[in-house]
Amino acid sequence: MTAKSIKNRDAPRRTRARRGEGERLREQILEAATRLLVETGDEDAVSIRAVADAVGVTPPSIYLHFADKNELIFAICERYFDRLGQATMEAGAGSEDPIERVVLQGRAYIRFGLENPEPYRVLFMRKASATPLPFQYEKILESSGFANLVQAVSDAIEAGRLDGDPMLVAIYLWSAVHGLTSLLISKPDFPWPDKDAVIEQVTRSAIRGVTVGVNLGPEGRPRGKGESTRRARGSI
Amino acid sequence: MTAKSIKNRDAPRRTRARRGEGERLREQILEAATRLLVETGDEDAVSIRAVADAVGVTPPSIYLHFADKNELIFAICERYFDRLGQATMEAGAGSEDPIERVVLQGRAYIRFGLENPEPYRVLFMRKASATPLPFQYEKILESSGFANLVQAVSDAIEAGRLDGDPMLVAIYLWSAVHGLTSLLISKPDFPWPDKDAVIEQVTRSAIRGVTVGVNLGPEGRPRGKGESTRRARGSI
DNA sequence: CCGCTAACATAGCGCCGTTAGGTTAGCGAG
DNA sequence: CTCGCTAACCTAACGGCGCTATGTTAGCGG
Repeated sequence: MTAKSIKNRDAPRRTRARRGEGERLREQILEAATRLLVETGDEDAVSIRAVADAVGVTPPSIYLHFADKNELIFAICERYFDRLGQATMEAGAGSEDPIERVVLQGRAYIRFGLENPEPYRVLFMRKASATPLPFQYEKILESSGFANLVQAVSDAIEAGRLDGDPMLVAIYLWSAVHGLTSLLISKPDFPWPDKDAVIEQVTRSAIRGVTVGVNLGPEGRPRGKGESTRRARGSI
Repeated sequence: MTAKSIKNRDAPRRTRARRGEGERLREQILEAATRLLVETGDEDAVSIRAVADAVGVTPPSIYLHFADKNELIFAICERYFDRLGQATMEAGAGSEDPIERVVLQGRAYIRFGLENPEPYRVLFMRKASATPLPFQYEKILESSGFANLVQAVSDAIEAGRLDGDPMLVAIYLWSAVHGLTSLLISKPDFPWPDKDAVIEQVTRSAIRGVTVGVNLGPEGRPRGKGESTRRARGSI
């Protein structure tokens, strides 16, 4: 009780919440942790101790609202996850053409990832053991983003514009845009060509890969409209 | 010197290296660390202390051969990086057709990633600040894998089979295969369709996206052989 | 006014990466 | 054959981490 009490820390002497207002701390924690994550751009900077300091509280108090650190991290990133879905959805609404819809969604997806690299990395580039199950499964399937992609793909297939199984095609397109996004995030010092050019290349070429009306060259196994890509071919 | 000396640890009482044989420890460290990484499948299990214990040495001795932990981790993964390049190169040699070459390379790439998920994750899915510059730049550009991909793409373009700028097309194809690889690694609990089917979909459709001889449907801006994809189109 | 409990804090455990500074052992010089 | 030099290690510890068991305080209901 004597000395050492001079906590010249960051936070402005937070006043204890009133009875029944315990949830206020949760919001303050999320706010401070989000700031830490985006300002440092480094997940590791979001330590329980740093967040507690920023909020003006002691580390154990964090655990009154989050089971562990990972839950806090994903509570932050869940908001970005939702915004990603929203952004792609809104972008897709920019056209009536089902194919152009997909392209618009893809471009918006990549751009969002590049604008929020660390949340994107947490959400989509982490090791599985550090990713809560919902963020591997339901959250994705039920997200407006993925659902909208599958919908747009299905529409395009039904309209005779795309070819293949909706789920397989959606995953393929997702792979392409996620691949570019994640590479741009983890290898910023790679000698990338003009970023917009790369984004255009990936989104346009990817959709072109499943667009109908393609006749391959003489040596390349020609594929008619009869033989679809619904079922995978053997092994080769 | 009295008690506490009973180190019932893992290693079998390593004998000190002779003069001039200090490099022996480096190999033993790499060996033990590699085992730890692949057996646990978790980079975090490769702690300096765990490696030291496994080798039968004290933690500071690690720093005689590696500047920091990251250098150790990437020394491990560099071998996998080389093997990835080798694997894709050998796979590509399985065909004379430049397009089929690319497909074979892509399939080998994905398979290698799935067989070595944690090394792949370290090499290609880490945050940039934790990835040494060579692994963002030179190592990739000069790797047999990437070089071979660019070569195969260039050959195919020159043969009139593919369309576009070699570097942009190579990056596009890399994005597709890396995208699927990384998603399969970080979201193993996602309800993926049959894995081989997804791999076929991605590799086949991706290459199809840049294959010549494509005529889009009526509404989709038709593109002749004159208008190439060399330069990126405006904004949309 | 008082006690109950929500809303915190104190203190500390075991882990981590890393470092400063000792110790030991083998080889070459004399 | 010894002796010193230095390569090849070790001891001890620092500061930071996630997390927990346990203590304290403050405000509202009775």
